[in-house]
Amino acid sequence: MMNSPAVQSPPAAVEEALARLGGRLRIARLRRNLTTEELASRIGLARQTVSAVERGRPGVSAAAVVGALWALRLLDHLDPVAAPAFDAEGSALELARGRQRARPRAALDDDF
Amino acid sequence: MMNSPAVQSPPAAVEEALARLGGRLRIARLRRNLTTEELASRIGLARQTVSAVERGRPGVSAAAVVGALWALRLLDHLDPVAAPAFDAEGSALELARGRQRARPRAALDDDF
DNA sequence: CGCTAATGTTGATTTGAGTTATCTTAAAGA
DNA sequence: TCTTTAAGATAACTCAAATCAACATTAGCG
Repeated sequence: MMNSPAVQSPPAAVEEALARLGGRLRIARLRRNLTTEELASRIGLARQTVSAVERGRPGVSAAAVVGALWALRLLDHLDPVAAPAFDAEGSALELARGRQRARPRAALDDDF
Repeated sequence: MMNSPAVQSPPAAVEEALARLGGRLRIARLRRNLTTEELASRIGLARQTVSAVERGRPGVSAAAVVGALWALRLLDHLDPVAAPAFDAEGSALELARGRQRARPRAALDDDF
């Protein structure tokens, strides 16, 4: 369980992003005229857990959030998230190209 | 803790979406030449938890996943997810407009 | 307004997410 | 090749996520 400060009290930006996402999920559910219980049973969760997702509680499982997207047929909205094509910063620092592990022994020359 | 079948073994589509997202996060991290430990410390999590996120384990907390996006400066990628403007299906069934609760006593007429 | 259903809230319980620590594996670079 | 070190794997432990059940609240609608 999230025995971790970063889960209990994440950076404000993370908390806000989760709250906004939850709000949008709520709107999507209401547009479909579904109750929290109906959505929950589609996902296989309890009513309260869907409510927690919509309120943006940081500790809810990723499966609960993604499951909600799936049940609302919005799963494809996740595809562009962290996609390399949209990662301008990553493209810019295309230094570590093709690496499967981050900079083995880099602390020698250019550090500090 | 995710004492729930939907978290332990979610629909295949959800599992796959999480695995793909994790893989993209891994790529984004490597492009920035960060180790799992460095990314973890930025978020305030343990190395193993970041690894779990990248492997798409369904039970990881939403805060861990969103925290990773935040630490990679990819948090804005989350904004379009479940956004009403991109919710074609929701727009189509714009029945429950402005509602704050789903169809109180709707099971009368149009159901089944 | 008043009924009803949807949602919020609380408490007890269970179980697994996250932690630290250690060991092993394997990739990157000289 | 050989060294270095990122990352995978495991174990023991802590604590909260998720559950169910019951109750309180509040929004929809007649």
